[in-house]
Amino acid sequence: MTSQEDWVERFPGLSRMEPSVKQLLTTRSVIIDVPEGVTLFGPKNSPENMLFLLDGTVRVQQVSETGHEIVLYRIQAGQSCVLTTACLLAYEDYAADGITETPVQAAAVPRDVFDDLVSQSKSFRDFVFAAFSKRITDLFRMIDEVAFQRIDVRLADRLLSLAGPDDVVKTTHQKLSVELGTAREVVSRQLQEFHRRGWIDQARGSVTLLDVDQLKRLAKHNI
Amino acid sequence: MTSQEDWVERFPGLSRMEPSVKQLLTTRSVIIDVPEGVTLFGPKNSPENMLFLLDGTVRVQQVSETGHEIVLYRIQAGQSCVLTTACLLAYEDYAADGITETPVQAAAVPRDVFDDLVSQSKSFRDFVFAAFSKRITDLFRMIDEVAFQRIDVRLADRLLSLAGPDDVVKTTHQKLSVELGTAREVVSRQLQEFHRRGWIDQARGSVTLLDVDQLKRLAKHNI
DNA sequence: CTGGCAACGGTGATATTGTCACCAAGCGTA
DNA sequence: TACGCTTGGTGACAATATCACCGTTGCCAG
Repeated sequence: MTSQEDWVERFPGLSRMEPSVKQLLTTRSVIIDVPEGVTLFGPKNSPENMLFLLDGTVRVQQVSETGHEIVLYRIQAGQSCVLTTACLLAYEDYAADGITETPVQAAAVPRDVFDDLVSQSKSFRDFVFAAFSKRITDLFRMIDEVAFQRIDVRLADRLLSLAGPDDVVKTTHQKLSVELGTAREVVSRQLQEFHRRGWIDQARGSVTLLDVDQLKRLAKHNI
Repeated sequence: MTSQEDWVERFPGLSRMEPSVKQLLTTRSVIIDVPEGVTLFGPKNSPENMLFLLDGTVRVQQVSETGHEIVLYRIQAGQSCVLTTACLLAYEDYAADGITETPVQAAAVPRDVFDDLVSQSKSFRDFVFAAFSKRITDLFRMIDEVAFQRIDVRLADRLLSLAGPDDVVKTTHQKLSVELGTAREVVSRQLQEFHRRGWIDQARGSVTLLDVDQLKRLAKHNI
């Protein structure tokens, strides 16, 4: 796995930073391994560190007062939980949960080191603001989709992005409904329709994409 | 109106900053006045400056590929367009328009000054990250509302927040539908229902709130 | 002043999506 | 085997979106 010494070099956004930045990140960070299904941060437990994801994915989702759930976005390897840190620094409570979706390896950088880096390095500042910007742009797109996109289009899109290289999605209808912020019955009926058209096969806990092209054609709006 | 010299003192988040920060903000900023209905920023024209709103409000809204529109949030006096600057610095295109809703007075701070301030002052960093955090938290709440909240609840909530001190909302059904990201017909029918219950009065281009308490009771989820 | 036009709001029919209640099949475990 | 939990299926109904169309209002150019 990644050694303590070189993770910064292999982190896309950081590898071209000044040596002083890299050194600070390397010497003051701790590599942590977290198993799948752990809540890294949420309204109840704020993390003390900023995380740079080296491996695995973290799913960020929200639970509404009404009990409804919706997936907001995912943090992939090579990205950082900037929001986490920002929402730490700020007065607001973090309204969403971050849950490891796979075993996760991450570099944990303490708050004060993060603050030093923002202060000292323009390129680190740019990195942080770019990450913020991307998140916010994604949230804008998400609002647009939730408000205006048809559910079949959104489901096709999500199936494509969740599918592994074998075109299989290992998930339940319930979990798919949380992906889209809709009801399980709606997902079930849409999947039946996709099946009727010969686009997918279904089994308990998995969906197999048979006609990726047709699914892409339906979902063409985004991707 | 606000003079060039003292706007920083009267800006809630900045008045307790170090003297050096205040001085930089004061000497390197320009006070601008913008009439109502001007697009301050959008996908086509990125602003060159970070704005601190001294007076008036800016409405930030999005136009979907499908032609649908939705209001994302408002920037009020005492707040800053941090997003604007962040999205300037970043590679991503800004996906939303910022339109002055009233005549607006703002202090424009150039990008390099903003960067200097972030670099030099911890309290300014905290201010910036707090602003980011608040926006993102608001966007989370908005996603929750769009996805899960009933339209009558959202309409009641919006009427209350748009109403002037005389409990009158000067707007059209069309504009209200953009506030919520729904259709004009839906707004018309909900307003009819509110009228039937004696909660509001209607006239062409205006809604008068008659029973604020009942509206609040319906909208109680948020506010 | 007035005819035309655009903005505003109302209405019914229909499609889509969400909600509720309930059921049956699969699967693990006592 | 019996039990219980998870998963998925179904019908009825409610809420919301869409579409097509209409009448009214206010503006303004002729």
